[in-house]
Amino acid sequence: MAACGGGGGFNSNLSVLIQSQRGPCAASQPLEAFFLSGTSPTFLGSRSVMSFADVHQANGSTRPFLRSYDHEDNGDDDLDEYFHQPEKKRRLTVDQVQFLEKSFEVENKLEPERKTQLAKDLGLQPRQVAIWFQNRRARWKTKQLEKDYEVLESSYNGLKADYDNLLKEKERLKAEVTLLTNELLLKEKEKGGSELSDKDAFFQEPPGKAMADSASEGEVSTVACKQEDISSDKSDMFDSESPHYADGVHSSLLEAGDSSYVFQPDQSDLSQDEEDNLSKSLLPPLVFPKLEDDDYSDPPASFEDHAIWCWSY
DNA sequence: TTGTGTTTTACGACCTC
DNA sequence: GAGGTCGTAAAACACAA
Repeated sequence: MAACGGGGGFNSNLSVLIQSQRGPCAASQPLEAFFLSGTSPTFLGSRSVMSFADVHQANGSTRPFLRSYDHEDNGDDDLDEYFHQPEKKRRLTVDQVQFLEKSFEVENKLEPERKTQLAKDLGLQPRQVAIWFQNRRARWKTKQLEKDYEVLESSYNGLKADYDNLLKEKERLKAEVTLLTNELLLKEKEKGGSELSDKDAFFQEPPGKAMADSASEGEVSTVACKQEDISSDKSDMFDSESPHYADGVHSSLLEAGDSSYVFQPDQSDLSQDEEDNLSKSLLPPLVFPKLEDDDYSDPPASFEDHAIWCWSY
């Protein structure tokens, strides 16, 4: 084995590179062994390191270069057979690979001059160097994709947790709205329940439920909405002291992110004049975007499913 | 030893500059 | 046309049974 610190005939710039990263002795020793003729029993490199003719010219000491053809030295017959069989793939040596790795770390693309120099330094064909870099880039890309995947996955999990929390909050608010509207209805009933006309009977049902029901059927609810100045004589429900029922529902539903409603007058029991007067004083129809339950549909259960789901679009 | 899964080397097809 | 990626074949290798 060559002594530490020897030049050994491989590129001095590359020696410096290796030495700077691996330490002075460990760095140069194995690599220089490549290039010290007759002193590299561990060199098992590619077919391109030395031509078959070169090997043929050399004595038996060159045979360990060819790891994949290791066999007993049984004489000339075996030797002939050995040199006539088709070339097989041979792995690069550990040291060659390390050398290429260091070079790859510096720059993962390969300019022609660098390729030639590397091939010369390692005793490989330039094409082998090029192929090694191609494969190395492919491996690097795969690793990078795995890292990106992990980052996306953790990000997804965080968002999913936020989403679940928001969903719970939404349900809690919905329940609160229902509770409050029921209480409100009860109060209204106690106040003047007996005077409720048939057309107001609609409101006897908890509005949250009624609206949710109609919304769930994908319909647009139409609810009489009267301004307080005229509603007071039409219905006891909308006196100036009591909270605006429709607005109360409206705002609560909005806060709860519930379905949309179009507020239009229910004019079935009114005369034409009354209808005209009423229509002039009515609030314009309030149209809210309708949000189906599907709008809050659960995302795919897992990050993998989500990724596949996104991919499908 | 053998079967099997993984890694590495090498190549062809196709694309880009 | 050179050099890139992508997909793949096949050799080399690791390892459990």
